[in-house]
Amino acid sequence: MARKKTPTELRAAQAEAGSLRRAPMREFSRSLPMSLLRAREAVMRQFRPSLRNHGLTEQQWRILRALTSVDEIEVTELAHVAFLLGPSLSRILRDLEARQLVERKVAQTDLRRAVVSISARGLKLIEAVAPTSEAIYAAITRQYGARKLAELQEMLGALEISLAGMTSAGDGEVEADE
Amino acid sequence: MARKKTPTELRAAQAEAGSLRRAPMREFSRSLPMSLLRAREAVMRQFRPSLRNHGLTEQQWRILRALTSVDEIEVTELAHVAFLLGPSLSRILRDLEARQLVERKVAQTDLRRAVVSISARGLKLIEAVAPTSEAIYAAITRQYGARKLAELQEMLGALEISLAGMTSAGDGEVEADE
DNA sequence: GAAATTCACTTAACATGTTAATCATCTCCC
DNA sequence: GGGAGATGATTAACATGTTAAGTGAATTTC
Repeated sequence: MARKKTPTELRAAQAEAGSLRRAPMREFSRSLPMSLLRAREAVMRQFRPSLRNHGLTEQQWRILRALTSVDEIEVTELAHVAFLLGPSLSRILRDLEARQLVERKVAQTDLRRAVVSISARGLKLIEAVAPTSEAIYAAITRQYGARKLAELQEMLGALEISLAGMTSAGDGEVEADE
Repeated sequence: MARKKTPTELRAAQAEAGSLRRAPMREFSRSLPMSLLRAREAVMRQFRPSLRNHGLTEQQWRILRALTSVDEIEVTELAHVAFLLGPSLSRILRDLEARQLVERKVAQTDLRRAVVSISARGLKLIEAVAPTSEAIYAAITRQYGARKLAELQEMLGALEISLAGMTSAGDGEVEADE
């Protein structure tokens, strides 16, 4: 399982490259975004094979999964719950509808809105996947520790809330004229 | 700044949908994958505008950023460090090379391998973006708490390690014959 | 009450994620 | 030393992320 080679020698050369004279920034691989990315990938790696065996992608599963907890739901609201952007959701719904896993109709009160619901066929698929999914989740919980997992989730939620207000006054502020 | 509308009414309708008779599974939005996804998005939302102002995507930034800490590096190793899959890296490197932000040459010891390094121009770009990036990171740290942030990172790392060994005996096991 | 604006959703266009296939080397083994 | 298999990298093909533009319907505004 060779652990590659240590990039230590290389650092030396760079130290005197000259052009870089600043503080060395955070060790890249330990940045928060990378930590979150790797952690999530480690988790999803567990689920993907099972989903794949049922012909579902992660996002398709998210949508069907979200649909099982409501009778019907508007597209925008579904995007919010499944945490997908509108365009992604549009495409996936088109596909899921073609596969008859979901049903869609226009809201009679507002012709702009579309209302989506899971079909009987979709429910059957969910029921086929759920046991394995739950088993994997249970295994993860067992492996990592239920208490620790709960704590982690709480900290993640706190992080979300913490950042919700930051307006990110990013750099050049390209708002320009007008 | 309208904060959308509360999805409370919708819950009621769902409560008596009837068609779902199983255990209600984990409340979807509180699953670990969703928590990680939302948290990461909350973080990246802070950085994206600044990167965008410099004409960089998140992944392009990851690559350049990884290249600043080494003199040169092989493509596979870079994929590992920047946490990108080979095909993604191939495409991005093609683009970065065209923009003269990175340089590439074949390893003389093994003609299959390519060695990549950041160019002077790439370094200049990094130096232009880094201050804002660091400021944002500092703001996040201040907002969330340095102690708490460190703890979160440690828990994320532990999760990775925890899951590293799980072979995910997924469902149907489509390995078939041979 | 008609034009202007907002709103829900979709399309478009481009970048990346993901898996499979391809291509050129390289290694090993006989 | 030559062929089978392994390896590093790219290409292909399809799905999603992301921003911008488009379309039709509702709301606002005067």
